[in-house]
Amino acid sequence: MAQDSSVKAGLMKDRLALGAVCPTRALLDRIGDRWSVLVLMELQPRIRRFSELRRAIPDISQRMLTQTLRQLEADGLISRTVFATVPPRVDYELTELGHSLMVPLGGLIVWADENRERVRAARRQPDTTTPGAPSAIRPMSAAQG
Amino acid sequence: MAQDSSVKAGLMKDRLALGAVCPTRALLDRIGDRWSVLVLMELQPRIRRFSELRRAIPDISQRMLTQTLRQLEADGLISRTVFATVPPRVDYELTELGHSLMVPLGGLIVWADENRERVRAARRQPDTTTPGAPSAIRPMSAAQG
DNA sequence: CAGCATCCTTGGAGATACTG
DNA sequence: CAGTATCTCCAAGGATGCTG
Repeated sequence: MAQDSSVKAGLMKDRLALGAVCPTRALLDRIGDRWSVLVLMELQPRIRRFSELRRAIPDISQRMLTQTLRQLEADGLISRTVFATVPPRVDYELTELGHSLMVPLGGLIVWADENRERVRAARRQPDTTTPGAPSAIRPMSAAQG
Repeated sequence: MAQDSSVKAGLMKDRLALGAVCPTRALLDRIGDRWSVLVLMELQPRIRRFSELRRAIPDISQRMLTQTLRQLEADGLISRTVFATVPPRVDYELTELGHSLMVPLGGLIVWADENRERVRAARRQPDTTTPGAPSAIRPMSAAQG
């Protein structure tokens, strides 16, 4: 990406909203964070309320769940419905946009599942191209500075 | 340091290798980190050497590039070829597994690009379901506690 | 029940210096 | 050129207590 040159470029954490300058980077920021995808997956089959999500994803803290939901809502991926009843109740559900995201996301999830064993296998192999291994060594004609 | 006597299971940071217990979580951890996908995208069209990658991704620090490459290599997504020439040279390229990942990943990137505007639009709307907004309010018959 | 405000810890990541 | 080692810093995120 090419945003630089102004403020202490590298220092600024560029957490971008989806749809910012680099949509890919922004999207990966979102789905890459610890919880967004898990929440989306919980909401894919059906609508859920806050406490249901907490129980469905026990590891998430209340703070993170709220934060994740707010972010997903701001990005238009989920909708939030408040019922002003005596015990408050809030429902969350995927928007049309959210559902559309689940399609390519599902592809990725399928890949992860299908190739799990291949990756495991890769990790077991010590290495094929050790630095110093003579297999790939070829002389260069000159340094190209 | 780390004199904890107990394990504190839930607190342990579960940065997993691809192919661990939850393949989806692990994959998202990988593609979610700041640089992996950018590196993969650089390597998709063609083989690249270390310094080429640095120039292609100016924002990345040398440390992070090395770390990212090592991780991707460990996961079997890229291969590393060392030439023991006088000015050292190392080539990186996608493995078959890496290329296969680019397929679903590409789907996600396409989605991000296609829906950029829709997400921007979502962010501009103040809110549709403000807490307190009477639109969605419905009485509940009873608390279901 | 759903959510906010605050404090505190952890480790991810940049900057810098050195090596083969 | 292609790394490794070390220091430091910041913000992501957990824990806790309070509110409507």
